[in-house]
Amino acid sequence: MSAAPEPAGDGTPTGRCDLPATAYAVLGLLSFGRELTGYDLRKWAEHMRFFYWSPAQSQIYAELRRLKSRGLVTERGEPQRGRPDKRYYRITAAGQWAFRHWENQSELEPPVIKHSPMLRLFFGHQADPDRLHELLAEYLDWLEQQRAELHQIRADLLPEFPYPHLVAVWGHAFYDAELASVQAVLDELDRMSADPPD
Amino acid sequence: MSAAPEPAGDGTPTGRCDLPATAYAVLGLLSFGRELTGYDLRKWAEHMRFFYWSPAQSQIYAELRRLKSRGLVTERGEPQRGRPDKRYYRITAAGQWAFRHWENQSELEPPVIKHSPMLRLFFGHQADPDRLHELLAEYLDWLEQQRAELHQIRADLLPEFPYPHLVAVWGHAFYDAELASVQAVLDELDRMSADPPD
DNA sequence: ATGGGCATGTAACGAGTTACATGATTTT
DNA sequence: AAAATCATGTAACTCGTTACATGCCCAT
Repeated sequence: MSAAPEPAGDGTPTGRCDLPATAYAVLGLLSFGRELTGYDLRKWAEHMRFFYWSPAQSQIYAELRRLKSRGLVTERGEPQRGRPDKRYYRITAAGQWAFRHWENQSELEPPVIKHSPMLRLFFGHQADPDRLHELLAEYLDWLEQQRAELHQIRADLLPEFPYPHLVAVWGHAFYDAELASVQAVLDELDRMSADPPD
Repeated sequence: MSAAPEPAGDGTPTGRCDLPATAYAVLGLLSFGRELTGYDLRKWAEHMRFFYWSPAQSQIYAELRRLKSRGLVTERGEPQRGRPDKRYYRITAAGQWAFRHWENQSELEPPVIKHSPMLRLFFGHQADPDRLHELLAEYLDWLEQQRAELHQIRADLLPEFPYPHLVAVWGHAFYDAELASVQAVLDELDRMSADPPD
């Protein structure tokens, strides 16, 4: 059974449980208890792109509207100084419940990776060796830059947010390992083009 | 203007260069020179899910139809023994050109990761500690299983396909590193629940 | 004869992106 | 006064999935 957890028979929000991961990411960010705007959430999501892709701006606003329509968040339109545009969102009790349900009851979803550099290497037989080398060297630079950024974020996170900090440590290890792997591939590529004359 | 780069006025294939990565993955598989069916491609794609997500079956057939419409592959409908269904695809010269162009001329695209276990850990403050532990332990099992499968694939690949073999080695290192990281997180989680009484 | 693997296809939908549009506020 | 940043939104579109439907071939 898929065990549809539909408790309501009355007019309560009910909040169906099958939302995309993006919705839960937004809800989870709100589950720290703070009132946030779509703009704030976008910046947070930016910090999460190290381990989870950062959705488009329009997507975040769309998710907020959906969460609101399901009663999982409330919206407060702050008309400060004749400015009715800024919207603050806060998680509701139903939202907390829904999020904890996702966090604790849902099954393991393995990570999904779209590793373009690996894809390009996979088809290396069609590549110009110099270009392939250059591409991987660029990827090396990119990795180093990401690692530096993550290092900064990690330092900011420690006391207040232990779990995000743990993820940052994990991510850091991930970049270290990837850096070593790319270096090894680069070396092996050199060996291949030297030893058997292609 | 959206700058539609459509140079042709005659009947030439034209083959615009902006296809999704999935299309290039299919084209790349055909670039080894063999004539393959959609079914064959699906099985190959399955082997690539370690570093690039495996598209749905219907998507592969859709991409083949598109590649054909652009003249990048040819279709041969084999009506063997009164069976007109099986369709073989072969890459064309235009297809080879398009693929090499993508392989050599396109810019670096950094990997995109949707790491659900990390996302769950990120929001660990909402999790039941036992469940979180269990989830990561499950992930550990999954990783070990993947690594074993990849090990098998890697062994099959060596002499004939050096670049795919390189990718398999890289993937293997990836799983090793991830395994160590998860183990470290698990240990740290234990330390956290012991030291400060939550 | 039944079940499993081979082989393709369609329809409906959802997720997500790009590009565009708007306007206020703050900084230079 | 101009530029950057804050802040939201819409429309059109593509990508990709799920679920379904069909039918052949082969082994038990």
